[in-house]
Amino acid sequence: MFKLSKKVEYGLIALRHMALVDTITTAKEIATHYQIPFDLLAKVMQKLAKTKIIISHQGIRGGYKLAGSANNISVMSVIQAIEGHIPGIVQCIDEGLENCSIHQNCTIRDPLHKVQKNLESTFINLKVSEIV
Amino acid sequence: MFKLSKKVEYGLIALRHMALVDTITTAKEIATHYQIPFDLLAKVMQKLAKTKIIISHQGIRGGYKLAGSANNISVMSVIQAIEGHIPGIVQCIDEGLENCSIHQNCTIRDPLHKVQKNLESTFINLKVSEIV
DNA sequence: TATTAATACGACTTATTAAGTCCGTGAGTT
DNA sequence: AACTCACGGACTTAATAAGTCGTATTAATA
Repeated sequence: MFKLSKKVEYGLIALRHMALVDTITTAKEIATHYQIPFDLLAKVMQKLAKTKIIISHQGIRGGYKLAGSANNISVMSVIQAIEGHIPGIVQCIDEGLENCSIHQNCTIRDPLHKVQKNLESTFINLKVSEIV
Repeated sequence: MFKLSKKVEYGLIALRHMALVDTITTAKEIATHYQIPFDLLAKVMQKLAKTKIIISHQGIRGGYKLAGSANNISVMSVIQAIEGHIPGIVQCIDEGLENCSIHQNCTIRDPLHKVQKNLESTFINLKVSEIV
């Protein structure tokens, strides 16, 4: 409950690592260095590549490197890249009101929406470069 | 990922309901009114009663009522009462460093700790009475 | 004092989501 | 051509959340 997924965790670790080494790096390197399951990390990095947060190079001397500076990468963009959408703290914020039986007399959605916004701006303002 | 549990959701709904009606209320009443599974809600309310957020009365005209004013009940205290502990946004914050293989060269824990603190103060400052 | 309607609480089952694995494909370098 | 990397879908396993069930306890009241 209320945890970031391992995928996001791994993604942040990988990005931070790439920011530090500043050369092309392979998923395997990062996986062994931090003892992260390779297959899982590989997919996470593929998603980061798809959204242009990192740039991939195939082939024998291939790997990944950051597309830009680490202080332009927000944690929010990483979450979005990996999870596909911004998670909502309660179901109705996350998925909409469709399968909510009480939206008529729901008393908690509005205030939790504020919490949600607060949370989001925290993640937007937090850059990968700050992850020291 | 990153959602409050249904139990917490139900707890907040129940508390808000009790704040509104201001008389002794049963779990059954709330369950039927909001279409919440009775057994689950009952246990949630028992936990709220154990931590003295609400007061329980057994017996035939029994039920629950708020122990105090709704603006003295923080969402954080509700989470804590129901979940038993304050959830951490990543495993090492939630459970400690025991089963973390990279704590030596972890690059993400400290900044996420700030996010965690921010989050917690949001939940501490948000009172059940504000849940309008 | 028997009945009834409520809470209390542990054990259990089911459903959902997260985490991890496997396997074949495609790409670029040497 | 061979090697080593990324790519990506399908699948399995593990973990957690959600929900259910059974039984005990408590107190009002007829």
